[in-house]
Amino acid sequence: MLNRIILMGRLARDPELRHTQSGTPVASFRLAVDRDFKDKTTGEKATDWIDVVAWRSTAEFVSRYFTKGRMAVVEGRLQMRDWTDRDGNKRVAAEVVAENVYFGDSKRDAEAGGYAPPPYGGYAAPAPQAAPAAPAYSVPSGGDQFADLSDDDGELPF
Amino acid sequence: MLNRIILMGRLARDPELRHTQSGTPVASFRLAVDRDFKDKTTGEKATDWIDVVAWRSTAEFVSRYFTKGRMAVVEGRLQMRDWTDRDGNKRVAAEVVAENVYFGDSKRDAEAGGYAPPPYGGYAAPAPQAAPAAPAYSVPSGGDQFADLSDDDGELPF
Amino acid sequence: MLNRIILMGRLARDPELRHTQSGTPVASFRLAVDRDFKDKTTGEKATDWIDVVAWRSTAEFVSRYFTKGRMAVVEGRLQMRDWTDRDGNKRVAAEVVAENVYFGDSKRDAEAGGYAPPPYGGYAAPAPQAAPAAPAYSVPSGGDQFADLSDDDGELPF
Amino acid sequence: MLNRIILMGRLARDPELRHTQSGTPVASFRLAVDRDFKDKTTGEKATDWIDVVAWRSTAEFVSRYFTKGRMAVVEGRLQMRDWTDRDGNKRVAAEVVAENVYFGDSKRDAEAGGYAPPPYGGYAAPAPQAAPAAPAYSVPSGGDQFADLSDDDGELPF
DNA sequence: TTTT
DNA sequence: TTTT
Repeated sequence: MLNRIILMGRLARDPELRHTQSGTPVASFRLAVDRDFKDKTTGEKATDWIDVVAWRSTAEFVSRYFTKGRMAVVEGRLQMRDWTDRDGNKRVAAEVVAENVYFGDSKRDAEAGGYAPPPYGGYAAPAPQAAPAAPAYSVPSGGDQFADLSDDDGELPF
Repeated sequence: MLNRIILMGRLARDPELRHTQSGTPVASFRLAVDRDFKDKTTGEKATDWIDVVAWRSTAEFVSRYFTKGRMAVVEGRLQMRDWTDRDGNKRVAAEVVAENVYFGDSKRDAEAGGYAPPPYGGYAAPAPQAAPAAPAYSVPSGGDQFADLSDDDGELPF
Repeated sequence: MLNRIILMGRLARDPELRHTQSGTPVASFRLAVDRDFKDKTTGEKATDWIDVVAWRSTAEFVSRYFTKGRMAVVEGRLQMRDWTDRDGNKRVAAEVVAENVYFGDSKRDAEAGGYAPPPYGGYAAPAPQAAPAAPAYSVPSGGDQFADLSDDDGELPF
Repeated sequence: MLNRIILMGRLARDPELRHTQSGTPVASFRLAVDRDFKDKTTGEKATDWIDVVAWRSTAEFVSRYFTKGRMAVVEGRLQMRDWTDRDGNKRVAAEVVAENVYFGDSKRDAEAGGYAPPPYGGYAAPAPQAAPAAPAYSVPSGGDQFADLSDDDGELPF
């Protein structure tokens, strides 16, 4: 059934790139999506923090060219992922599975250690990739949600 | 920032219609949205259960013409709503705020006690409204998430 | 660059199924998409007549299960196609290239010679396919816009 | 009926701002939307040139802050507008009626005569507005498509 | 040229 | 007719 979502927002942290057991790349990041209207109570524009996951070449593209604070345009599907918290309770997390990701702003020229992003949609430049020392953000589960996945024999959820 | 989602799915239960303190109609329902692809592990099409909330005339339209099992096309925004569970833990729930809702199937003629839905988008017929005896589905919070809202003096979140 | 369109509308005529020189299926149809608001001048809801083209399995699905009058939900891209009219003038036509098509209504049980469409998204039933004797609708060009295409050696536009 | 389109593209020229007889602002511009995939024949990425029209505050926002070459994200509806060419032939033009427009890139700091655009979605700065001496681009009709419109007594098409 |  |  039709399930299409398109978001613009800034990355809350650098994307986190992982791989399934069989080597499929998976990138996760959180977008800060400001609402266009002001909350009537607070008078401020609220922000929705929305988790995004990308697979394969999209995962590599995102982890290579997007960093914390950059504006992204994400097109994908909204999925609900079941997980179990540390107390053993069943929980569900909303997650956008990105099919396409685009730059929503321009590279900052003055950026320290900056590198040139490729043309829109391009993958050409083997740009130096930031290597986050720690997980990019807290995932719902305490552990690695992808650690037990393999994708070469039909176990990948996507 | 851009935040647009369009879903098709069937209502898991009849919509639940409530009102804020100042009388603004609010309808809540859950959509069962089947994925178009089969899960590689189970070989079955998974379903995402997605909560939707509608306000004002859209709330009235939905509660008047949609019932459990009907297919709906929903256009709106994805928002994350903070709430506190019974253990006092902060939680967040994903929710589509519907701006437009359309029929995604046709009225069943043989439907017991059936009534004619209006033409697409119409509101004309004062159709008999199903009165759910119990909450349409369990909301994240144990209580009524709208009970403490008023909307005439700037307290409505939308 | 991002280019996403989602439409609901009724087929103005049966879809027209053709094939490229190398056998790739192409289906064309026109959707009648009513505007949700009334024209301030006429007091009536205007209709936009929007051309849609689908390729490969989507083309086969559409030509097999959709007929004149049925409601469809179409997801795709908006493209502009250049063509030359009978006077030799360069023209451009807007066309939605459908990536996914869904039923937007239910099969009519009382339909003469009716057959059961498959479940949403399904392709199971080898339903009898209407064989339009004549072109389903006038294409912008006087001739067959697909007649000179081959797709097995890199000449297909999609 | 559902009719939603979201595009990213660069303005082919500065927007053209006009007003209806009763003073409603109308902005027109054309977007260059590159396709994400290469044409199999030419090996190049084709570009779709898509006309956009915006009304009221969106028209003012666009004409104030967008100029030729800037990347825009446009959300709206696809409409077909009837017009008559100089030979008296009935024609139809596709046009996106923008409901929301967002920046898709960042202001260039080194831009000659540059000014600071407002924060995303903002309208704060009374930025100097480029005054195009000539029509921004040729509209389908030879004349002014909005010249004969008034909007205060029900004659506006939107 | 669709439909209710 | 846009842009990198």
